[in-house]
Amino acid sequence: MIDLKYLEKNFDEASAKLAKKGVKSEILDELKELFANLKKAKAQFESKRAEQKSLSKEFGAYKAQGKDISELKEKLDRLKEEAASLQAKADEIEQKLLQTALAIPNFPDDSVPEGESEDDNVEIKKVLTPKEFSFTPKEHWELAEINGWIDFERGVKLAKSRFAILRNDAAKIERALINFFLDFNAKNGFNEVCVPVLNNSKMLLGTGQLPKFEDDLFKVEGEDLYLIPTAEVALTNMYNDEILSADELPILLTAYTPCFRKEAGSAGRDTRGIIRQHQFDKVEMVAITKPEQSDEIFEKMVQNASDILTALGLPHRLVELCGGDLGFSAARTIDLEVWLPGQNRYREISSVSNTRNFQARRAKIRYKEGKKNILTHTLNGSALAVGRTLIAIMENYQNEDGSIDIPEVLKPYMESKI
RNA sequence: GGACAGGUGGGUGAGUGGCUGAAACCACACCCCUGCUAAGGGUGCGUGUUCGAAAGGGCACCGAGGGUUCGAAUCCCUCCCUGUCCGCCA
Repeated sequence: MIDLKYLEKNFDEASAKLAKKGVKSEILDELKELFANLKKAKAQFESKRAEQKSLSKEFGAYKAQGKDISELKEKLDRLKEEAASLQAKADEIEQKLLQTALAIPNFPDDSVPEGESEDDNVEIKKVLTPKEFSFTPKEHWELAEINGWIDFERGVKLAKSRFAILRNDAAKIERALINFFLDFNAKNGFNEVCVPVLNNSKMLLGTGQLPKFEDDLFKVEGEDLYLIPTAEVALTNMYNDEILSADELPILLTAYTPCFRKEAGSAGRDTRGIIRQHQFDKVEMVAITKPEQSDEIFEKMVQNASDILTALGLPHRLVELCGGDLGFSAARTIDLEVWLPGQNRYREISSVSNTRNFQARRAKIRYKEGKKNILTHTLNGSALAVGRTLIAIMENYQNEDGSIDIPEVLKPYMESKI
């Protein structure tokens, strides 16, 4: 959630920032007014309640002394009613405020480039040069067919469309990649954890998936549980409603989980192959930091993800997302896009974001600095999306006959094959 | 899923209707005393929000949500969670 006090005091500045993300200023006007109204309504209720409480104390004293209380009771009954109606009014405003405020995205950093869509994203740099093929490289689904690596039909049979089964070496590579990523992240200081993939609504609210993006989530019927769309939800919310001590920060975590997304609104996009599935594997990094640490950790996370791709020999580029393409919770995001020779283009394989204190404010993640409690910063990034890495390996390591080589660094993870 | 017992501040734990936002102890922080490896004394020490320059007030919160009452951590209802036993199960 954005800082409402900041919005109140620096309205024009705040509204200019959010304009970058395409937020209309009318909604902010409304929010600001609700905030002011809430303060007023709360003050009214609180003074009425204070009156009620102090009289109530007298009531006890009167009774103890055997004095007549009928007049006092009448007065108190009236006060009680008045306070209740003032409270109801304040609650109503608060409800509306929360509903509005929780749907406002995070402020983008000032350094974020202007732009409306991914076409306006800014390439930062390229790493490794795509290799020249002496033949026309195939797309991953063609290679999957030749090698018997992906069983689309039976995946659909088991679940529905956009579910698939990996077979043979593809299944082994998937598993090898997960282990390779986790080890790589651990070497760089990220603590491996294993988390529930069902999380409750409070957690989804904490990281910003709820209430606005409920349609993108799979919900368990009859339970307050959702399949997580990313391990970011579980990792970040491990510290939901906690006050950490300054010396335990930064906290660096990594986890492998399957991720589940309805992909609502993505009908017709990437329907071939396994680029866009309802279930996919991902190894995630999350950092909980002091505000002054988050820029440095951000760079570290980007570097880490890039280094993994380099180690796999996969050409990629770093792209700074423009305001319009930035996610809901992110103040800043760098995407890593891997080169897919079959598609002859770069495709997103990792996304590293700094949410500043946006998620921390929702999830109440603070740390103690002296006597004060300060909101932490939270960051997240993929290292990496496993299925897409498999695709990248297939397309980059393909031979003319459709066979696929195994990257050197993965071989130790595939001993059973060698 | 069933039965019973519980859920109080960082921890242990007291508190069955007003004097309790909460004793005591531990932990922690600062200070004093003393001097030698251990101890004594003092002070402070939940969260959020609001008013205030500050000092200091107000309000809310004792698992969550309702209810009873002039007044609830304390009584009632529902739910959630934990423990133990039973059932089921990788």
